[in-house]
This record gives sequence, structure tokens and C-alpha cells, in this order.
Amino acid sequence: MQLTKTEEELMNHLWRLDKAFMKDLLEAYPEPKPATTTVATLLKRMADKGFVSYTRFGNSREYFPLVKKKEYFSKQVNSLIKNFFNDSSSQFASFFTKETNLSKKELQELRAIIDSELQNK
Amino acid sequence: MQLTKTEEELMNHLWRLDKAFMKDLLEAYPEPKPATTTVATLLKRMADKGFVSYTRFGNSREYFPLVKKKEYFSKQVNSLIKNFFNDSSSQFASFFTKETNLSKKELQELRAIIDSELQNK
DNA sequence: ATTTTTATTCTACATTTGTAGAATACCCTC
DNA sequence: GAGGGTATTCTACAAATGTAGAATAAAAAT
Repeated sequence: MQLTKTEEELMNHLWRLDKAFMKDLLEAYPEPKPATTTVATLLKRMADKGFVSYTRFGNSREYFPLVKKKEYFSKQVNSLIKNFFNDSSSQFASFFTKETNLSKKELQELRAIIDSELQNK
Repeated sequence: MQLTKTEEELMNHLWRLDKAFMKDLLEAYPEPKPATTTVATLLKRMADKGFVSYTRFGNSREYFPLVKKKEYFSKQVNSLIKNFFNDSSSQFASFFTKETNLSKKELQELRAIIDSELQNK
């Protein structure tokens, strides 16, 4: 199952905080903050979808992510690639390199990463 | 505004075909094909969102995309980057290179692209 | 202990999305 | 020009999403 945009936003807070109580999550939002009940509903739905869980502490809960940001993100990218580039990551890579505004420095860094990846092949 | 997954699928057909009548779009779907009315509804919604338009031909219409695949896709990637990498494309690039399964050949191609990009800087 | 604050659950409701039938209008063919 | 195929519009409806009030329960503060 998929997270919606709104759920993703909350998930991002949770990833950043690593684990968090309701109040921490509310704090994480910029003004205007959503109602507590709104966040509670989102958390419940996200728990149903298997993205978060929690530890009980008295009556309240410490929420934590069940899915790593990396994993989640990786699926996102892969689905983008599948959807728009007939599953060709190189086509995507080429597109990405040309179309996003990487600075000279960033491009050089990226080349370094690629070189080190090539070492392992 | 955003396209939903289902709308994206249709949009993909349209991009591939460049322009198309209802019947072409229906053909483009794999079995089980959606009902004509379903596609019609989607097209209308997509037109409302400003993603497609059409030329009248008698009582039927030749639909065409108003947004280029490249543009659309570019926005998707940028929003992914913004959402998950605090707007840092280099962080994303690094992630991408490490986490997607690029073959040796693809990595080499990618390096070539980067080199040629670096020429222009 | 009484009040205040805070989190949770239950309920609710408007909007969006996925899907398609019914009715209608048009074009093509015999 | 009557009948069959096809596209469009209208209508509908279930499910998902965004949002939050009311009621409740428990913890913290005074």
C-alpha cells in the first residue's frame, strides 16, 4: 500500500525524529499546525498500512517508523523509473543528470561515487 | 494540481501515442481494459487539471497532452528530492547511484554523461 | 483532590478517486 | 433511412483522503 502526500509529510517528521510522542509530532509541523485528532487519524491509518507502530507509555504512545526512509524512497524512485522510463534506470540517470541543476562540484562528487561503485563491479 | 496513478497510466499512453482518439487509448490498455466511460471520465478530469486537450473531429475528439513528459517527470523528481532530501539534488544523486541497481555498463554510461556535462561548466 | 492539559477513540463529513451504467448523439453501412 | 457501432455526457456510488469536533481517559499541575 501507498502513503498519501499528507501521510508522507508526517512520516518525514517521524523519520527525522526517529521516534516521537504525539506532542513531538505536532511540534514538528509548521504553522498552521493540524489538529491533534487529525494527526491521530493519520497515525492510525499509517499503522493500518504497516508504516508505523508504537510503544505504549501509560496512556500515550511513542510512535516509530516500521519502514526505513531509504527503503521507502527506493521504492518511490523505482516506481518512477518503471512508470516513466520503461524500467530503464540508465535512461533515468541520463535524464536526471541533464535535467537537474547539479553544480560542477556536485557533478564531480557524483563522478567520484560512480567510480567507487565501479570498483565493486 | 497532481495526476493520480490511474491518470498517469493514461497520460503515459497519450505521451507514447502523441495524440489519440478514444479507441486508440482503449487499445493501448492491456486486458482487462477499462470501460469507455471510465476513460472518458479520466480524460475529462485530466482536461480540467490542464494536462490534456483535444481537437474536435465530428462528434469525437483527438486528445493530446498539454504537458511534456519531460516537464511532468522533472516536477516529480524535484518534488521527491524536496520531500526526502531537504532539496539537495546531490544527496539524491548519491543515494540513487548507490541504491539503484545500475549495471557496470550503465554506470560507465552515466559517467560519460557526467563528463560531458562537466565540459559545459 | 480538583483543575487543567493532553492523547486516544469514535464519529462525521466534504472532497477526490476509481469505476461504470443509462441516455443520447453521431457516423457508417446495407 | 433503419440499425449497429462508437464517443460523449450525465449520473451514481463505493472507497480513500483530509480534516476535525465530542466524549473520554489519564497524567500533570496546583
